[in-house]
Amino acid sequence: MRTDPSILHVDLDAFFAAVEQRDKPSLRGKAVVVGGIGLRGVVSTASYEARKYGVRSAMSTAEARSRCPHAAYLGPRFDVYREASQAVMAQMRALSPLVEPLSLDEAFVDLSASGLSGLTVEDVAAIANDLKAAIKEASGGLTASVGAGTSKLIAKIASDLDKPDGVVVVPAGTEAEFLAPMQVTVIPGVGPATAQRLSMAGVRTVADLQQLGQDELIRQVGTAHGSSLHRLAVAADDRPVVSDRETKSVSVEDTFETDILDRSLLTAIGDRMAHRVSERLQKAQLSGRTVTVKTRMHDFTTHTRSSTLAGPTDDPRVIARVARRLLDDSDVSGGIRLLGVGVSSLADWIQDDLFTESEAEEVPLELVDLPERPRERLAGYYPGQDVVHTSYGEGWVWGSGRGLVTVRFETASTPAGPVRTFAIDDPALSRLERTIPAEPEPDEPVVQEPALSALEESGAEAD
DNA sequence: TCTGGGGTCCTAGGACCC
DNA sequence: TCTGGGGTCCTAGGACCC
Repeated sequence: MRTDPSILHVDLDAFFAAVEQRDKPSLRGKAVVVGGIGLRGVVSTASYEARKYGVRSAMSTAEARSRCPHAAYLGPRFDVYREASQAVMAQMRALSPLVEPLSLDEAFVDLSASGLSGLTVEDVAAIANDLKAAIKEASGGLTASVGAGTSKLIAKIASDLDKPDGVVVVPAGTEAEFLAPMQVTVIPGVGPATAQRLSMAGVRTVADLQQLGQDELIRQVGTAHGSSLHRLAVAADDRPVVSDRETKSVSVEDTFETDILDRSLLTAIGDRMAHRVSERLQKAQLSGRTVTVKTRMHDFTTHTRSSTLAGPTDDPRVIARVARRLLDDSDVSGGIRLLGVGVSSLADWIQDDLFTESEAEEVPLELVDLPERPRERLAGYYPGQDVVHTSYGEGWVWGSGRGLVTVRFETASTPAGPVRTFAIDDPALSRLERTIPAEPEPDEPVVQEPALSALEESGAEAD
């Protein structure tokens, strides 16, 4: 074990919402909720102003709206978050070469890898404060909370204790007593199911867990989980900070606004998902052997079907063909609320597979991305047809007998101001593009404009 | 007004092999 | 009359994380 608190856990405060407030001054100091804004959306991040009303991550957006109707509800802008994240991670890498990102808004930093040793609590607190200042400067004002300790576990828990914009350093040697009074759920990996089982064994705090024998713990929660939990409870955590972890799987999934029963439509959507997975594999120079199709039924039960090929592939036609077969084997009666396609058993090489090459058929696809009022817009272009789904700026039209049509919007800056390119991929029309003036960027998007009513209208239109 | 999307890791059973 | 026994691969599901 280390003798100084040289592992930092850095956690950006309300990250997605904070980026939106940074970019739109009118949202500063206001309730902002970022997440899915459709009928089945959930909250990704709520600003601290929105949290006062009980809005939380993973809550359905519908519930968030009822708790906090006046908040600004925004769809996520991942490209912008990625950019901000990179600027923040660069500041950490300037401090130490050993940085382990956990997500866009979180990372561990191992100070011992930069040659520092014998750090006191005061040393580490000063380093953490300097890092916070550097992050704020580099990111245009974002704040972070930092925890520090002799292990990942302690650093991670500490970063949560003084949010937002705080620093907590746990002195070496005090770890077990630091953890003892806390609820078991502070330990990462202890979710609702484990907490429930532990509770039935009379375990609620980490102190309770420290008392429980390892054998009993393993009986309750299984071998791997039990033994790792036993170690974490007594703060015996020697997991190293690891800077580059290999990707294990790549997947795409989508929850539909209304359940889909039509098998041929699901097949078309699955084909498109296979193509998106393939694009992402190719971009990352990866390929994989196992194709998985995921379906979620109307009652939320979830099923997976997978099939493993002889060799790895990144070919969209191969992935689509296997996915089709797996989907054909899936029960779709009663309706599907979610469909997903994924590839795992990844390799960084590709087998030339003549067999699959020759057998794969070209899959016709058409898709489109949309602006703020996608459904109305699409319905205008395709009167009388069924706009089946819109999400994250993409919309699908179905029922024309020409396959799945997709529409995509892109905003470009020109000297005359922003314009949007509206591109429809429609097999019957070949490709169709229009340029339209951009709608003004709504600076006060939500407060005046009850997005809920717009959604309800568009929902009615679709049905 | 239930319940996203992208992941990771683990378990358990059956097939198959030596 | 019982019924090897370990190892690997594959599939399906579940818990959990941000």
